Amino acid sequence: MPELPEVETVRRGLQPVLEGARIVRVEARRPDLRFPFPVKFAQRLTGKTITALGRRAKYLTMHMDGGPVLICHLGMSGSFRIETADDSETPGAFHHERSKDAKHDHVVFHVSSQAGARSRVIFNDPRRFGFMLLLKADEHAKHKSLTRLGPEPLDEAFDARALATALARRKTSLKTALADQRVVGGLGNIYVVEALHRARLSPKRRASTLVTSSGGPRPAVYELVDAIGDVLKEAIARQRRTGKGNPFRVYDHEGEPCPTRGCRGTIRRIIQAGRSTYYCPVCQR
DNA sequence: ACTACTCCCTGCCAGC
DNA sequence: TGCTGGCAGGGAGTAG
Repeated sequence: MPELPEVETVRRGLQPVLEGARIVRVEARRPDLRFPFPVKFAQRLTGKTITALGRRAKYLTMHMDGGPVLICHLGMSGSFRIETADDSETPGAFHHERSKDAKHDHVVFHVSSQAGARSRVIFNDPRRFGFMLLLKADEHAKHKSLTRLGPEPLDEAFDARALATALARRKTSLKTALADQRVVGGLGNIYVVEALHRARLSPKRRASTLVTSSGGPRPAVYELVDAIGDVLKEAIARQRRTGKGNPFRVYDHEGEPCPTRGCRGTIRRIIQAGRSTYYCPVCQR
């Protein structure tokens, strides 16, 4: 369930191998993931040099010389792994991680660094909720998958005023609103749940109740902005330190004591918009 | 415009 | 032990 922190971790992991590298060959091993691969997908990428690896919300963006941009979404179960030629053992051979689900290796990027080192960057996705788009430079900024996204939660532009504007007049729950990528880009079920707990806000609360009648942020919006930033930054830092996922405070902790200091509540699980929400009915208001 | 619901797909796990 | 059914969730599509 890659959300913003996981996608950012993937980006940082791929960056040293991909930035500045040339794509020697691309294998798409099936006709589609969630959607059919773009027409002439492999052909259009072959020979290109990757100038930058970016991220927007939960999307990875791979920028090529000459303008094309490969947009990649990891869906629910997508991941990349890197296999590097290790000449100290068998010349030209590749080190293989033990991967019993090689049947879900759907795309292989064969790349060559500026120094000539060869690597394979392999996209694996058992559930195939992931997808790739290959856009021309002029299409990239206009494509609906990116233009509909709300602000980056770690950007300065994401402040109480911006969030209040996005939440104003929304009749849906706070939980559902925050998971909507048009409100803020990159939060998913887990980090919404964690941020709401940290901000002590009820996931069931109507989103518009955080906004004054004139459209300005109530104090809770400031706390929510801080909580979202803290949760995401801590997750990214922890993944960098430990290489692992995060121990969540409330997600998947139904029936356990609320971790808020001094709170004697118990974490409950409810379903909102078809997805599990975990929260403390005592301290989240 | 807004909201709510379904579907896609596979791996995993509880229950029988 | 093996089978079944339910659940997990991001985003697109659709109905109201």
